[in-house]
Amino acid sequence: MLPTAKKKAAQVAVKLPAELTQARRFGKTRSAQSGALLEDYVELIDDLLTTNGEARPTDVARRFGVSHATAIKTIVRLKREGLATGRPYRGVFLTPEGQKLAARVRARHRLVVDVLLALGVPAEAAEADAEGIEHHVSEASLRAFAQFLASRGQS
Amino acid sequence: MLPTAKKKAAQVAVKLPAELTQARRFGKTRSAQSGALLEDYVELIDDLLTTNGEARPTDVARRFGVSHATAIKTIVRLKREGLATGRPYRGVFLTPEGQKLAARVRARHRLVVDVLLALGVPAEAAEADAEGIEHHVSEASLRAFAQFLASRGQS
DNA sequence: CAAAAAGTGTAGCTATTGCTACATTTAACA
DNA sequence: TGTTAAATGTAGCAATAGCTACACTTTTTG
Repeated sequence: MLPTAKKKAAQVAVKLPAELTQARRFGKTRSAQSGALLEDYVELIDDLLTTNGEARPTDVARRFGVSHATAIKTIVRLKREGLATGRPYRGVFLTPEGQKLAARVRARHRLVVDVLLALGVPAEAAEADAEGIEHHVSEASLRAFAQFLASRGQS
Repeated sequence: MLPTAKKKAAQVAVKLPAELTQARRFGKTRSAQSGALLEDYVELIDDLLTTNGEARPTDVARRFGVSHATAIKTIVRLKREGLATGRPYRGVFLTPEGQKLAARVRARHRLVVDVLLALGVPAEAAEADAEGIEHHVSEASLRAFAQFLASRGQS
């Protein structure tokens, strides 16, 4: 144990609730990381399919700035989780579940960007920051964002 | 190559700028992940030092909901990066650099929470979401947030 | 003051997400 | 059409961040 603070500090009163709350938040934030990557991939694949009619691992890799091997590995995981399909050398497609996720992610992304813009964040920074922020916004916050934009739009 | 879309889709015009921009954003978001953990640790250690007069690995572990071994491993990394100090079995302390980082992180956290509250996000969700959001907010956004709060406070 | 409890540290495992290097398949074109 | 170039896929390596299990200090306490 630590001698410097002696036995006193060890007690620290009964702040268990605060600890548990923070621990829960922390764990949630950390575990959300893995899902964030899948969301980004699904969103981009959906975009590529809509824009180009096809989604190739190489395109995904280039857009994300990673090696093609990394992109393929993640796409394999997407397929394993039932979000994507496709046969070898034949491009990637989204399952219905993947398409639903893509739509949800896209709507959320737009909402976050719009809120940042409404707050006065420059367009370039708003887009960049939204990329990281969007994966950490709860449903409660999304509802508040939508309401804020609605009320502001009517003013 | 993909036969389905034939040679046409392979050209996809010259949208290099967009690709590069997204790639840069993506890479930045991903590499910021490692720093996020260090920021969280520094912030908590600073809090423990201020509140209890000491910061023990076990306390850090309990607050974050991880094993003590995990906490210690990260603290070792903190020391390796010059943010923390301390001798074995003698608790953790922050270097001047670590203290500066803690102050910056704390101010940013407060700003994000305040903005979320101003947007109408419930207090509980604001705190939880800020935990994940704060690591992805650029300086430009922080400035906009501060200005937004100032203008709103004067109304 | 000795035993028990608590805290600290180390070793070794897993999973994720990057990478490079190499092999294979498909498409483009001379 | 057959060669070359591009895309795709696979294997193996590294770092991060988590875990359990075990070993070792330090503090508490009987």
